[in-house]
Amino acid sequence: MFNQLKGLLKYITDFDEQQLTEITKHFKPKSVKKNALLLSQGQVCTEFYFIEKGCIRTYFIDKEGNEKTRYVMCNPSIGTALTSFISKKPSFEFIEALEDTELLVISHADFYKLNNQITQWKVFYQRVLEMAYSFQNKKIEGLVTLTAKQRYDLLLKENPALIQRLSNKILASYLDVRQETLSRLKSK
Amino acid sequence: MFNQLKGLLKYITDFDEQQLTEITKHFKPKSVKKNALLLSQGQVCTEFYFIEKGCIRTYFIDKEGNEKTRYVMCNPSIGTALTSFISKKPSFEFIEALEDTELLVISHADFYKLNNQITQWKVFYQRVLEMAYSFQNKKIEGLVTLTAKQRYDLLLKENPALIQRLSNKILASYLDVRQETLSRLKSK
DNA sequence: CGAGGCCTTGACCGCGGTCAATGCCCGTGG
DNA sequence: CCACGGGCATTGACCGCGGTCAAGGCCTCG
Repeated sequence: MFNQLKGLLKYITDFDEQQLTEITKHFKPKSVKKNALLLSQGQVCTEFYFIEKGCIRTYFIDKEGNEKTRYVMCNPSIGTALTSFISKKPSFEFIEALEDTELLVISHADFYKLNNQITQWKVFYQRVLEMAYSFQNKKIEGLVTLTAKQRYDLLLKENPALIQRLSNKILASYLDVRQETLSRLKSK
Repeated sequence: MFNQLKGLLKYITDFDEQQLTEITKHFKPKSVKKNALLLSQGQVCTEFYFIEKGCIRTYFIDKEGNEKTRYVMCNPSIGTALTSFISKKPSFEFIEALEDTELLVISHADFYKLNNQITQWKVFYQRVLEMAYSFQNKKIEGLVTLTAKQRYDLLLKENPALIQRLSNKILASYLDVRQETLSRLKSK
């Protein structure tokens, strides 16, 4: 059951087998149906996810009522609504399943328990934060230097599978364009 | 000499006095004149800075030759070109002094030596990453939900001192607008 | 079947970028 | 000390990307 998770953890930080067993003990399975919310705006995010199968996203809704997708996680992957998870404050973001999804969940409490118990877990968490930071950084670079078309083309080059997998509505909000604009971009 | 730095470290993570002494041993003073570069594009960033006095920024230059300022650090503050510092890869960003500036510098090697020696330093580094992540996240939110005028007004509300301290050229690139546009925004 | 959501296409518009001219400030050297 | 030059700031005219609004078609699911 935990083989996929163990593989990913090992890939990120070199845990030994004993540590992996200790760590994965804290992960519980969870299933969600397509369109279900794992977290609503205003709730504190107390879970960190590993996606075994399926696909989830984090997004928020701006003042005009438009959805803005920050991040999409497809299997196998890890993540959560990081800002709320870190700060323990109510989340600005929603977490939503984009498909029927199988998760492994570790609670905030257990996550930080591991942070005290296992030195390597601290290093793991550092890596997670570093990756999250780098991703956000790249996103900003794209937003400030590229046109809508260029952002689409870049994603098409770097992650074509994602374009296939997501609906235009979600994809548009991920690229930060209107659905209508994305439709026009695709038809070129 | 290290009092300011110790105060900031303590504010971020609760080190005891002995740890602070051990930590600050690794920081060396450095002075740079206005407009001097601490890091060029293509170099690997091997220093992490505490700003005692003055002001520095990180920025990059896009394909059209426009400067894009990612982050501005005014005394007292800490930071570096984080992406390169983390990955040890050549930096996409420059680091530049915006004023005559007094720094305390810790090398990449010493930074990670502390990461192994002092457990609390790992926590400190986590905090630094968390703050950097949150900052980038807020920046993205601003870019995708606010107009140029709204971003300016927000900064005016949250950090008016920065607007006073920076030239319009730097401020414009920080807000991601042209200098001409910022000039028009200010005159309203 | 029908209803509601998603996708596409068209017409229009406004924010902010681009280009250009002018003025201002300040550091440098004669 | 003043003259000059270069960078920064301001203002105007223009334009294009991408948002907005609206209509019509399609697919899915009850």
